[in-house]
Amino acid sequence: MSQQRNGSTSGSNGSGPNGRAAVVGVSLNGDAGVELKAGVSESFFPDLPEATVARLPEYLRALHHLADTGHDTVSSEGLANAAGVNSAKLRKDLSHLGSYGTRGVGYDISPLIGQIEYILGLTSRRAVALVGVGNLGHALAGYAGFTSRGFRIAALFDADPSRVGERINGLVVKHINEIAVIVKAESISIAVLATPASAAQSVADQLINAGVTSILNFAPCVLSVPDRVDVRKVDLAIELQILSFHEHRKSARINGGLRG
Amino acid sequence: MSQQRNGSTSGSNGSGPNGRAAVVGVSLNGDAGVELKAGVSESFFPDLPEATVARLPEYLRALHHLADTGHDTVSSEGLANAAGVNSAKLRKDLSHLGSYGTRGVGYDISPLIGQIEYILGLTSRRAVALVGVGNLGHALAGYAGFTSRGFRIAALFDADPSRVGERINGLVVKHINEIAVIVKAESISIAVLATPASAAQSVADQLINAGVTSILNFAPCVLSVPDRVDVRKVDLAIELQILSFHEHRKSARINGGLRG
DNA sequence: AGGCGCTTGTGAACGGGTGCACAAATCGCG
DNA sequence: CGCGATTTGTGCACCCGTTCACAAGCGCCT
Repeated sequence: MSQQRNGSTSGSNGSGPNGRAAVVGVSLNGDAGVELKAGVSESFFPDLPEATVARLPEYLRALHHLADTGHDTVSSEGLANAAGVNSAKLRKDLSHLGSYGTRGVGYDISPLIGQIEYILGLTSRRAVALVGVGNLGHALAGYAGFTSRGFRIAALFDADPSRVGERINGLVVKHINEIAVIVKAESISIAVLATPASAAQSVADQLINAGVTSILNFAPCVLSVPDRVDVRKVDLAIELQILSFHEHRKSARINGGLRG
Repeated sequence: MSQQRNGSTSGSNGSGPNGRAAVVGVSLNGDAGVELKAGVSESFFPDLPEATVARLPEYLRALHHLADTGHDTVSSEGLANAAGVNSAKLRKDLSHLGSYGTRGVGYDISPLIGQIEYILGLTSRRAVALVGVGNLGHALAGYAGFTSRGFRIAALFDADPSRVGERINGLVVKHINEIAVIVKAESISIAVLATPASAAQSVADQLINAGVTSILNFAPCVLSVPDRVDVRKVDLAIELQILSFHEHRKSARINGGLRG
């Protein structure tokens, strides 16, 4: 309990370095979930294993790609290949969403996209605040992937007065002491933290105070947050260091002539 | 086998979305490792669990921070807090490196830093190539964390002729058709991919051809690579979508009045 | 020198996730 | 209408990782 999850750099498999504090998937508490199904497919909320949740976005991306290239259905094998997992795992993951496949045929792409987007809460475009418009933050503010995949950057903040007022992608950078007002006014629940590590904890506290309950943290530090707040961490240097380990291991096996 | 690892956004505990292809930690093959210990501490290569490897960089960061703030030793409890894990896990992780702690006292920070840096292959600054100097790539090229934590950006590439020749942080952007020559000349084994998804596979192939054996992939797609090549993936939209799921779940529990 | 408190290192139980292998179901064709 | 090919859905066994709980070791104080 009380671990932070690493972010998309991998996490090598779910496996990723952990930070401290916010629990993300740990306390999913034990609902059966399935019997909550109400209508056809649009209003139940199953209890998904955290590992499955982490793979759904990849399935979604692969499905969109298939749909764009003119496909109507896919087999588990085909979708698994496109998403980089094995087919048994994919079938088990999808089975948790309810049944969207037809034996002997495969999965209907379009309703499956709808179901995954519903589960992920992407039916309406979510507002996101971005704090820290430095080197990295500036790039994130202009990243098209955010807007094309279900999100809308609704506010930009920075602590540096010389940056406040700058216009990026049609948005004006505000000072961080306006976080409380703006976040509340726009009902923002997700924030991206791209500040220096030294400022991250303080900014996180302000965001949480203002009502933010999910944080994507790019600062190389551990955030301390209440249990109800989810934190995912992306640390580029950590990803490289993990790769470095494997490089080191490879060369050790060659130079040292170790068995392997 | 043949999964890609997600990167630092975290992987929920190891758990993170998987891509396809490169095995990173799977085929560590079964060396005992320990009996290889030769000198005092500088020349053996233990077989570490992949989950442990993914946490070592976080320990390293925390240790540097402690050292900078004047500490000489830490208890497992103290270091665990600083790294955001629990102390039992930390002790087990460190026990795999050999014994650097003293019962009743704690761990000596300085030698422990040395040992972790050695294991991670950070004793000499590793050269990294960065491909794709667009929005995100440009920011990565200027990211101080790379240089301050064991890496050196040795080359920049882009496919866009109008970008070739541009100077970023003292480095001139080269055209991607120079990848083979430059990567070989500088013996670069790690590359960061910040191209559009449509170009990623082709660029990856060129990099691998030129001798690169580790790739940090920021493009939202699955790379297909030989087994000997390690791939870690960072997808910012996926991280947000995972957070979105938890937001959706939280609000479903409130609005729907579900037990939980 | 001896004992006490503190902290590491680890054996063992536990839990989640993965992958195999097969039964169940659907389609198409003769 | 029935059969065979195909593909989903899942029970089961295995494995990795986590966590607990405690024994072993170290330093300090008397």
